[in-house]
Amino acid sequence: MNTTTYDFEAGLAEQDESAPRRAVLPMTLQQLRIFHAVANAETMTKAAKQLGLAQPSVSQQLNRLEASIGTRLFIRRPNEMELTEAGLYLLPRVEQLLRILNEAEDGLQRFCEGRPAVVKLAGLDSVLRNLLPGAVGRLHDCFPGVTMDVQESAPAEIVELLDARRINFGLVAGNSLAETHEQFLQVPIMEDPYVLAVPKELDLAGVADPARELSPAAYRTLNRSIQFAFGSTHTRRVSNWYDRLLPGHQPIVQCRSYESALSFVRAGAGVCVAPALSTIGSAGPDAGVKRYLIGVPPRRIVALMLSQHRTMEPMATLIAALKDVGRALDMQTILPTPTFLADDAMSR
DNA sequence: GATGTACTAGCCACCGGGAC
DNA sequence: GTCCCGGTGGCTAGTACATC
Repeated sequence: MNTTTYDFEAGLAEQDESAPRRAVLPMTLQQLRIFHAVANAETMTKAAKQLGLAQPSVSQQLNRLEASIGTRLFIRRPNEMELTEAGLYLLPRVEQLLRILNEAEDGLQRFCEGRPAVVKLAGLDSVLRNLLPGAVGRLHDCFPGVTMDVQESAPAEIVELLDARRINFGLVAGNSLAETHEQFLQVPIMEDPYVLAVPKELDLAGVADPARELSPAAYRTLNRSIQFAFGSTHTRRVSNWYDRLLPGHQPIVQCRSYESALSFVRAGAGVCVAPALSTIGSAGPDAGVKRYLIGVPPRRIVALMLSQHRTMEPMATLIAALKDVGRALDMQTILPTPTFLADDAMSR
C-alpha cells in the first residue's frame, strides 16, 4: 500500500526547469478550500477544526497544493501561518471562486425536488430554546421536505462556522459582534430586554429608597450581585450599571453561564442582570425568580448570514417565522422598572 | 459482472519545536 | 514540565480503471 505523503522539494523537482513553469499535479477545489480556511484561521489546527478534518490532512493537502503550484503559499511560524506574496495573490481569487461556487450550490437546491433540503444553523442557547420551536412548525408547513440541523454555539464559534460555510446562518446578539464580522449580513429578529432577576421573595414594586424601605436581609440580598466573566462589552455595561444604580453592591459570584447565575438567584444568594430570554427556562418563565425591567440597552438578536441567503428559501420563511415568534413571545411576566431604578431607565 | 491494481483522502500515533 | 502546533509514517476505506 502506498502512502500519501508528498515531498514538496521532490514535487518541485518533477518540473522541467527548461520548460515554462506549470502545475505537475492538478489543483483541487478541496485544496483551495483548505488554503482559504488556513488563511482565515491563521493556524492549521483551527482550520482543520472548522473544516471537520484532522490536522495532518490539512497539512498534506496544503503541501500538495503548494507543490502543484510550485511555490510556498505560507511561511510556517510557531502558532502562525503567514501568507507569502503568492498566497496574498491567490487568496482574493480563491475567495471569489468559493463565493461563486457557494452561490451555484445554493441556486441549484431549488432544482432538487423530492430531495429533503437541510437548513443548518447555530445559535445561542437561550435564543434557540425560545424562538426556534415556534418557528419550526411554520417552516415545516411551507416546506414539508425540509429538515433542520441545529447546534448550540458561542458567538465566536458561530462566526467560525459561517466563515467555513458549515451553517446557513447563526442566531446571535448583534451588539456582541466585532466590527471585523461585517462581511456577514445581520437581519434583525427581535430586541431582548435586560432584566434584574431577583429571588421571588424580594419584592421591589414601588420601592423608591431600598435602604429605608427594604428589610436589612432583603437589602443585603439586593446588594449581592452575581456577575458574568465573559470579558465582553456586555460585562462592562452591566458592571457600570451596578456601580451606578447599586453603589453599595458587592459581587459575590462570577459565572460563565446565565443558567448557573439564575440558580444562585433562585437560591436567594443575590441578584443578577441578564437578558430576558436567558431567564426563561424550558418550562416557561422561571418560577423561582422575579424579573424587573431595567434601563440597560436591549440585546439585539440578529440572524447572521451571507447576503445571498437573505431572500433564499427556505431560509427567508424561517427568518420571517423567527421574527413572528419573537414578537409574540410572552414577556408579560417581566415586572415594571422599580421606582428607585426608574430615572435611570427613562434617561437611556 | 467479478476481480485486481493503483491511487486518493483521511485517520491515528508519534515526533520535534516553541511558548508559557 | 506542560501544552499547543505543524509535520511524518503507516494504515484503512473508498473509488476509478483495466483485465478477465
